Amino acid sequence: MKLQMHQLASLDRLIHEPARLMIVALLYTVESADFLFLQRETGLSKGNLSVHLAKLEQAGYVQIEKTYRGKLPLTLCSLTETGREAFQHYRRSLHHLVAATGDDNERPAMTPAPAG
Amino acid sequence: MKLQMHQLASLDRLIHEPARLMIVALLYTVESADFLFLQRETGLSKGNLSVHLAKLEQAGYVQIEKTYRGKLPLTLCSLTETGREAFQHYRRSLHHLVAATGDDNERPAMTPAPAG
DNA sequence: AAAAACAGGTTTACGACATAGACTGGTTTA
DNA sequence: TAAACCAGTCTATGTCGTAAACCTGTTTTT
Repeated sequence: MKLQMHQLASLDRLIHEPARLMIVALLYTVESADFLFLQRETGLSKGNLSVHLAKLEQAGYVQIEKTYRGKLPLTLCSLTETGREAFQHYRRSLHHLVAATGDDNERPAMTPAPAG
Repeated sequence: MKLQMHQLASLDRLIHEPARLMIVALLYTVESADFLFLQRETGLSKGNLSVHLAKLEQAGYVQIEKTYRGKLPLTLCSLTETGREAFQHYRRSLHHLVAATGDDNERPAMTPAPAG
């Protein structure tokens, strides 16, 4: 399998950012999670998490539902279908990269000559 | 295989950046490449490529050798052993992520209760 | 019952960094 | 000798991640 540069160049930056990658990957496996769960799990500060969630919501990747647990506010987050698809797409690109760099049995000794 | 947050949180940002990911992945498969080859292959602007290479060199991930092809300057780049190891480590993390999000057969219906 | 402490988030100020366009220094072409 | 060109480097700009400060309500303390 050959390494595809354009695939790497066009990696979804929204998902690629580690903080958001954690969030999205988590939501991908969990279906729904509240703010504090995400915070504990990811280790992000509240402010940081809040900003990233807002960004993901604005992109239509996550749905945020604000309700109450008793009298305290509760923020429930879940991946939208758009978000799931975006992550799957992103995941495939990573998979491709991992596969393409798998075995180092075909490393040419030298740079191919520059095109004329 | 379970999703490890800390592994994502500690992804090597130097390699994680798509522009540099292209460069490093390329050098990983190619052993040595000159500036123009990298530029053509990655599609980066000269300025951009130059800065990223400098950053990778400073980190000890790539070795940069400046020579001449005839009378024109020639810059040869290759991954150092440190760079190879860093990439391999990074790659393993991606591999893990891809594996951990592989099949959606175990998605709990709801958020685990927050810890007391 | 007023003050203090806390829970759950949001806003904002700061610093870091990716990007591309201007610049350098030599080279061939007109 | 001027203009176009190659091979890169430098630098100004804007974007963006981060955490500290802030906000709105609630419980606890005195």
